[in-house]
Amino acid sequence: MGRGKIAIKRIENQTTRQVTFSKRRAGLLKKTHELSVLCDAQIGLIIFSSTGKMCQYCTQPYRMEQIIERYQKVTGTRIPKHDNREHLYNELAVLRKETRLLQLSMRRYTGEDMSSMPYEELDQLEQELERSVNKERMLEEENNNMYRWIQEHRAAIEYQQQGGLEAKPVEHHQQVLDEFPFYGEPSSVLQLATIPQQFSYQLQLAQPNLQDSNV
Amino acid sequence: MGRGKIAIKRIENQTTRQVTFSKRRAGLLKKTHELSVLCDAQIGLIIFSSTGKMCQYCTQPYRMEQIIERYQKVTGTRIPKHDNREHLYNELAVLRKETRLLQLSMRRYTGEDMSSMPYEELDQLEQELERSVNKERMLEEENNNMYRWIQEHRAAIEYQQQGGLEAKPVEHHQQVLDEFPFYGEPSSVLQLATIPQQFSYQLQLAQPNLQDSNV
DNA sequence: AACTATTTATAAGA
DNA sequence: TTCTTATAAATAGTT
Repeated sequence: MGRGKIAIKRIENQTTRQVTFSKRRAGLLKKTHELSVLCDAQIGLIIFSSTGKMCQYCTQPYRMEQIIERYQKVTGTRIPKHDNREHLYNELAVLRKETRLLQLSMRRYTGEDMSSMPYEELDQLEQELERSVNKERMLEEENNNMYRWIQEHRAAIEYQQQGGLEAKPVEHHQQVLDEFPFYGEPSSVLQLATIPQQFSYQLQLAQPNLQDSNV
Repeated sequence: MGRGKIAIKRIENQTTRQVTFSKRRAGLLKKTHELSVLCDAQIGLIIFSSTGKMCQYCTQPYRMEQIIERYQKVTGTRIPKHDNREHLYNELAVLRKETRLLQLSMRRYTGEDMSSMPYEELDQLEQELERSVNKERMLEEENNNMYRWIQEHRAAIEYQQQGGLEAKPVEHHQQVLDEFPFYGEPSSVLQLATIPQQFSYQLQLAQPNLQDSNV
């Protein structure tokens, strides 16, 4: 629309590109707002120009964070950074393919077989990363278990504070301990991690001690 | 634009609203894509219709998560959930105080010293947790370093694909490698972790091999 | 920043 | 939904 028709591909002339960006960005924001209002839609729009400047639109009275959160709920994608390793893992897959292609094309030029190193390196990197991902997951699980345990432990304590101090504190503790998933398990995920043996060891020894002190 | 002009306010007739939504959504996605391509902008668009259906646009080859991450970096809004362990750590501090108080009040009732167990147990738990927090941080840092490394590595590969295959690929790789923080460092954070030695070892060995394959 | 010739988007109707 | 078309809107190239 305009004096002439243009193809949809990157505008090479920088001045033209920036002018067009300004005009079309304004148009896009307007259209976004109109769709949002006319059709009662919840919209979030984030634009980074090629020079790095950001602008955004967000349906009122929501905030961008709310829309992002909703997006993440729908798509099942967690908060991004949090799952950095998965992200990295995908990046690796892409890189791997690219490397493979590069190797093939280089072979055409040089006649040599370039496939030995980078590919295997990535292969191993990928494997290690996969283990890392798994360990991370397990650590998180362990974490959640601890969290639950603490919540329950805390509940028991608060119960005591409110109610019978002399009543039956032992049973309460025992109850908590019985529900603690690591009680009696000899090997913990955390044995895999840095802090060798200690952590899971602590968790195991913690139980008898707890009981003793309450008997 | 159309047979008549309409005011920008919610369309009351539901059928009309849905038809308009479909049409304008298509238009908006097209405009978004055009802006993205023409002006080399990185754009993320998320639309929830009033009926709850979602659609999105995201500049290729990025993924929405990347754009969200960039958005969060720029605006400084990061959803906190991210570090569960810090939270847990605070929980422990609170629990610790409560336990301390409980012990003191129990002593008043029973005359016994209850301070031995739960307090020490928590103390140790807390220590282990602290180490875990630190390890997590280090893992994340390592992760970020790897991420950077991959990004740069990738850039070097893409450069080769576009430009001189026979030109000077070695220098480019070398440049990337020199910037990789772990080059030449004998001990890596990951040596602490599960996957012993291997990972950081890979990263070190990767450099000479990579060069060889390009000579 | 304006201007305007054209292209595009779309409201209403089929 | 999909198509058609008259009309409103957006915008490319120009000043």
